Amino acid sequence: MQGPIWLEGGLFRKQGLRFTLPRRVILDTLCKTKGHLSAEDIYLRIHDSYPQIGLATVYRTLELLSKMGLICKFDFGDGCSRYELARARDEEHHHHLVCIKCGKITDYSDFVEEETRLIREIEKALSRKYDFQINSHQLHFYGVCKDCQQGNNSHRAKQERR
Amino acid sequence: MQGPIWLEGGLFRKQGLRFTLPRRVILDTLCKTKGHLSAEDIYLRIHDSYPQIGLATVYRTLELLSKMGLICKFDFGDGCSRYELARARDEEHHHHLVCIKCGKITDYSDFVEEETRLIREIEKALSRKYDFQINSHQLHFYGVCKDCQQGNNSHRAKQERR
DNA sequence: AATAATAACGATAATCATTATCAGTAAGAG
DNA sequence: CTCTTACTGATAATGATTATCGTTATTATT
Ligand SMILES: [Mn+2]
Ligand SMILES: [Mn+2]
Ligand SMILES: [Zn+2]
Ligand SMILES: [Zn+2]
Repeated sequence: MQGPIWLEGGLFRKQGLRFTLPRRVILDTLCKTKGHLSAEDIYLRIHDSYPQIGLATVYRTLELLSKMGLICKFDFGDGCSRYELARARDEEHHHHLVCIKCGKITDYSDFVEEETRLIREIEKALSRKYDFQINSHQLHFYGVCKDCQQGNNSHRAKQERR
Repeated sequence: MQGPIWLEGGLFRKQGLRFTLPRRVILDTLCKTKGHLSAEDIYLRIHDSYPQIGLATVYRTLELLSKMGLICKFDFGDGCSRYELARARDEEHHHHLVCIKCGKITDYSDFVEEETRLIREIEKALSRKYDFQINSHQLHFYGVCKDCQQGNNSHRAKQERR
């Protein structure tokens, strides 16, 4: 657990950007959670220790970090974008199971070795055939989670607030 | 090119639903295009031949058709949901290339045989391990399309209106 | 150090896709 | 024909995201 790449802010300064407190705090927040947080989730979490932060800043910062490749943006179909820390290429890469009843998101890394091999091939071939320079991919499975298969968990939910 | 499953509306009546003109027309519209249309796209296309249709009806109908499994809903990150006709299981199944510069969506079906085999395996294993009953999946590759790699096509666009 | 240039912030208003409401209409059952 | 209920279209409301703007903080320049 050594300091992540951005810790000294070099990545920012390199582009004439500043590594400000809001940016640091938002990165830290995403660093500390395994969940998939919305802008408002993040805003609320930060609010305790940094009440003066503005929601607009959270949105702006998430957009920036996303474009810098430090975080990933997802849409799981619950009406807002959700974010997680980007892992280094192929280190801890994972995909998602999305419950269409309760909205729960499950990360999985199983089979990623095999997936990765296939996806690499596909990427290479698609790049060639469609002249498309591929940066990233997302694989989502949609279905019904364990709890929702039984009667439980009927609340279509503001889940994902761990 | 024989009539699709819903043509007689049996699928609807079976559930106490009615196969009304708006529903028919919206299905036809999606049937006629290979693109990925937004609610408003559909609304505008229909407007010529059926000016009295309401935008709310379009949204309502898309939601319904989506839940019935007749159409698929996607979010490619351009601020609105997009829809396409659902194909029968494994017939013409395809995945997507998304250009992060201009928003162009490219369907591809290459490698789907191999993908399908792997995805089947993964589905089976995930179902077992996470007790997740999988219904569908989406695989999106994000990158830069041919046109955007060169200087062209600088307009980050209301693309996809073919 | 003082000044100038500019990046970033927070508050707030504006935008815009999607949903909810509601009164009216049309289809089907008996 | 009459009742019941599904469905529609117009319109208002919602809610996530974005734009605006005046202020503050950081860096570069004199
Ligand atoms: Mn994840
Ligand atoms: Mn498609
Ligand atoms: Zn669930
Ligand atoms: Zn492009």
